[in-house]
Amino acid sequence: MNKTLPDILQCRIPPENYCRDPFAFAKEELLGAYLCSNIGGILTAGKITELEVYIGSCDKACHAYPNKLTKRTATMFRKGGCAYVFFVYGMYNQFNVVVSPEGEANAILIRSLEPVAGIEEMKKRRKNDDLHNLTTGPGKLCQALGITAKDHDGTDLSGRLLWLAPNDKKYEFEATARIGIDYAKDYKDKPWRFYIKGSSFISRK
DNA sequence: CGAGCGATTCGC
DNA sequence: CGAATCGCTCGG
Repeated sequence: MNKTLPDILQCRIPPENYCRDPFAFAKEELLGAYLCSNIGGILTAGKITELEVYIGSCDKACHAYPNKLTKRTATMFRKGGCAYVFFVYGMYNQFNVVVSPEGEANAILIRSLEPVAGIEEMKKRRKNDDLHNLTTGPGKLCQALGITAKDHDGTDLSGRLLWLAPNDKKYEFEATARIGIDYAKDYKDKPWRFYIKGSSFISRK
């Protein structure tokens, strides 16, 4: 018998899987997985449709380049399986999944979700009723799920506040250059943005 | 200690 | 296309 969606959302990606190769993990396990939050006693969740990989050792677009340990980047150096959440432009938060073994600063930015649970709460938090405008952007999805750098940076993603539930299959995907990183010199055109082929829940064409 | 700026979003 | 808006980073 197949699992129902509420059952699926209570599962967790196995902690050891976060130490797999970041690209394999992103494409095979994180695309189509469910990002879930239970903040203020309300469950909200979305299927991950779009993400970007950032590599601290070599990638000039990564905050931790070149393996730079600062107050802000410290969580990226932790063992894979926790959240790296940062605050930008004075008003937006962005959620990343920390991957790789402790000491490597690699992270995967979640750029877009397809809402699957808590949609009414998302509409309230976003002050917007359009299903396609709730979670299609890294700042938007943090607002919809109630995620902030102040409260959730470093949070364990196997817990009950903020977590990841496994996907049910591998999805076909497209790869493109990442968005908003023109300053990243020879790394700005790396095709490290991945999104589910055919999904309408994408931040930008 | 303060200038400069950002993995964005929204409204004009 | 420019404003919003503030914590982080780095230079002096």
